[in-house]
Amino acid sequence: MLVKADRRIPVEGHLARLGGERMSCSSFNYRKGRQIFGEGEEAKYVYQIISGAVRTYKLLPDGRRQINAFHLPGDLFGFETGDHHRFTSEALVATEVRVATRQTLLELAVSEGRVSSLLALVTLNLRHAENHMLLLGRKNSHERVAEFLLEIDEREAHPNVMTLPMSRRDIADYLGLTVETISRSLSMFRDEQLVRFEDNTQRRLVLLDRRGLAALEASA
Amino acid sequence: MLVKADRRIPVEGHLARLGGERMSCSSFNYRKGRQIFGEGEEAKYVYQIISGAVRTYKLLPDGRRQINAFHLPGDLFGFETGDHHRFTSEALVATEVRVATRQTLLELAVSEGRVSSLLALVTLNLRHAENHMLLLGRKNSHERVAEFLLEIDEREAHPNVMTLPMSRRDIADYLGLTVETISRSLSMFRDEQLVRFEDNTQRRLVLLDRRGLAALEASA
DNA sequence: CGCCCCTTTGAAGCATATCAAACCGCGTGG
DNA sequence: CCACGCGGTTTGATATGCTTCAAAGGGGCG
Repeated sequence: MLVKADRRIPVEGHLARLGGERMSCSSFNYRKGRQIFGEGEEAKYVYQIISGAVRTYKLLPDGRRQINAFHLPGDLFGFETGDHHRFTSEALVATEVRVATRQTLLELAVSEGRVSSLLALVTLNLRHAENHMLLLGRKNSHERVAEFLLEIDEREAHPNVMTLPMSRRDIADYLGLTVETISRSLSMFRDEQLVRFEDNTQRRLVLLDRRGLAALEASA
Repeated sequence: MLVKADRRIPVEGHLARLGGERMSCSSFNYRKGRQIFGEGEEAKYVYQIISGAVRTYKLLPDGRRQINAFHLPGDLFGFETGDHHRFTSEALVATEVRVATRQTLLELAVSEGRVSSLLALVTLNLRHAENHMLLLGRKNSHERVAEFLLEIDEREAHPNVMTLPMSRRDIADYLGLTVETISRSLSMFRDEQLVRFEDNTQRRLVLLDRRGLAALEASA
């Protein structure tokens, strides 16, 4: 699953709830492809997506990339318990974020006994990571792609037409596969009438058979 | 990296430190192979290893297994923020654990303002999971095995002779590979003089060239 | 001491990666 | 508004790393 914020809570309230109402937040805009923070940088700020989408990833020295998570509106990201970011973060599309300082968030959380909110946040991330390890370690390509589609579908609250903010390369680096393999899986799903691409787009698609996809997914 | 407890803190003090000195702990013994708790079961207890070793894993319906972590003496495991275990846990060898109820731990942590200790614990697990996703998604078999050996080496504080409490199958299910591939990697390392097997054992070995292994590892 | 299971090694197969090229949607600029 | 060009995507052909299948070896536990 994607790391997801509780959808019943309005976007505006989430950071405020964590930090207490006194936390000052400013908003900021990033263009498509722009870096929000880098791996190893000091973790000064915490972010919440107002609109747009974000990827966070790790790189190996030779350029291999593992995308850890995609973040969508409402999601909090960039929070570190330690002092440094352990991922790089970039905007997938034009993205507006709300920003608060990590220090303020931490101090307020501690002083107001709201550390359990942080615990809940980290736990949510951990759960996602645990599921993703199973996917990366033991699932085949069709299972991975099916799971990915259902994950996005759930994140977007089962829309009629699903819009993917990320490229095939991003999906590949999230699922531990290559662009070509992603494309082949999606083509197979299309041929099997599991999905349909909207008009002639490559990033807007309809899940025709969620049950069929779930059967392919091989979940636990 | 393995999820690891701070080695400077004696085994006896760790759970007590988290829960406060008033937390009652009893100890329990598990024979090799015995299940400690199962995925989906209610998470009543929290465990700390006194001696021995433990694996935690998820299973797919068809039996594919992903081992999430190995736990060694001093490690805390089985703590859940939610009500249910998300893994199955089994003793790798004869293992003695200290047990405390999760409820007590949670209540004490909250009432005494020690939630941040739980946060630190979950964060440690998250960090390990993040690194492991990179390994599972983007590293080849030699890199995975080299990283695994160095991880155990560090956990055991760089001993002259490293003792593996887990089988090749366990290693394979931890690294997302097969038994045969693990064996071939280890044989290659032996032929390349990177490691040496102690006497004629398969689970006691010496790291002859940690630098060489680190070079193979392709870390970030 | 002996059996069983773990491990190693070899041979063959397969899923996914790699290499290659055509297609096409989209943004740009004329 | 349309032509153009580019990057992203698809599709095909080939390569390869890891798995699967198979069998022998060997260590440790009962």
